[in-house]
Amino acid sequence: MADLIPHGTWRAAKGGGTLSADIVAQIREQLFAGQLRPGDYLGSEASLAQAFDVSRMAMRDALRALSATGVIEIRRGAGGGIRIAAAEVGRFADALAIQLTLLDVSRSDLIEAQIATEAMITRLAAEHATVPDIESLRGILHRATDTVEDGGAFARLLGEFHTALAHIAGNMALAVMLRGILQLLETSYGADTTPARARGVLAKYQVVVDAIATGDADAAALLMRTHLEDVRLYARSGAKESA
Amino acid sequence: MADLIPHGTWRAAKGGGTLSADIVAQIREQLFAGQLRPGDYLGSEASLAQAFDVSRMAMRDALRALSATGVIEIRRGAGGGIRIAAAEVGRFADALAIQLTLLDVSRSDLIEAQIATEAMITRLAAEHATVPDIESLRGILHRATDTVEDGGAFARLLGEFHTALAHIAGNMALAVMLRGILQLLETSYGADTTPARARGVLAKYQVVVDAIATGDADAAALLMRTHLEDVRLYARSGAKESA
DNA sequence: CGTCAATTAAAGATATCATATTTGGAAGGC
DNA sequence: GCCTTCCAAATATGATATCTTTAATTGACG
Repeated sequence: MADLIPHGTWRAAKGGGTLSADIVAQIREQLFAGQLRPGDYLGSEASLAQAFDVSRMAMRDALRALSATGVIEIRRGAGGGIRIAAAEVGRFADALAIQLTLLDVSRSDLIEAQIATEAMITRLAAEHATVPDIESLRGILHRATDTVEDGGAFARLLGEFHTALAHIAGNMALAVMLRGILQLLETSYGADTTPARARGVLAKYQVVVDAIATGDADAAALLMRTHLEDVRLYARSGAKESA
Repeated sequence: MADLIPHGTWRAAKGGGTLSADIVAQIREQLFAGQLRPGDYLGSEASLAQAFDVSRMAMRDALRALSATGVIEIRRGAGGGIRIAAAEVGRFADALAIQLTLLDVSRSDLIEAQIATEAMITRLAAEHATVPDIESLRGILHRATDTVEDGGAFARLLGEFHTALAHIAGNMALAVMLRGILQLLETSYGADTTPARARGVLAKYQVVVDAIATGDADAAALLMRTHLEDVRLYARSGAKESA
């Protein structure tokens, strides 16, 4: 029950800028200092308002901002209140999508970013993969061969392949970045994939997995990069560019 | 003055989930649909509350969430109100920092992510660099040689070098991702850099710039990657690992 | 052209009601 | 005696309304 005892002693919010901004800064500071961990209970809206010596409204403003950025989770009802959130890749993907939309980044630039992260993921996967890992990857590709006619199912299995690769690589930062990029790209992928092209993609991934199996990181990364560069050129020529 | 006319016709918020969530969804939807662009004026807090047929508090909740995620900017006073925000790399860096902190990602993983993005940036820079670009990079490195004694100034110029490189590469997605990663790493970099080590780093970057000048993208990317891998090993052995 | 006051609009406080969720106990059957 | 089901009370956020305070811009006047 230790996690039901409210953490932290908070400074009464001073209105240098806005009260809510000060509160947000204090809580984020403790998060980055490692003094707050996912699941930690902070108290109720009302009790926190009292702790920061502000009205419930100012506290709400701060809590909305923290909730929107994924720092806290709010549950209502008895036993509810405010807790430090668990990391959620979906939320990060949202943030990435918003900023890249405001920046008006092109699809081609996104694919280049995908190449960068995925080539490194492939390199790391080749360095770390165990025999069961290889079998898992081959299993996914095998199942994918049965779905080359069904664009949606094929895209789903390909996504599973990329996720499995990121998991084997064991680098959360890269996995999370790739997930965000793929989410932004997924609207364009898969729509115009012919069965013939799907088979070609699978053949390339088979070769990549072979390189991973032999532990040849340089070769695996190079194969993945050149394959995705083909995809990029195909997307650039075939599909209508947005913006 | 066209941008002073409030955009959009909004549906009265329906409380499927929460009112504010519905409002956030509506505005984000229009943003992704390209119907809202940075700088667009949406109205005042009060006028928007009326347009969505909710109380001012519900509207505030939504505006706090949108502001925290960087979708809108709020200015107070005459001529103030709510506008679609300009993209801000700092905000994205924040989002990245929060999620990676909650995930408890190690420094070593972050450097691997840096390697991935920076190797690609170097590759693209080699493909796109003009003669003035090369001169600019050499100028930064030249100025940096005078600051090897001053850890802070040296780190600042090195950051400028990375930023210039990202700019030359011309890929916003990669530039923004790198910025987020470097922001998380910057607390650890520079603290334990000796003048001798600083000179060694500069020598490596000189070689990288030479490769970029000859347009040899493969060589430039490889040099950058191997250099950063050295940095990663140095950080792993030298500094105390966090968590 | 600078200064100052009026205006605008957000920030903040307070009180009240509505609604969702959990908790816990009571009733009833096995 | 124990387990399950159901209902009611307690808890905590969601939402509304109204008011005061503070910050910033605008525009007029000197």
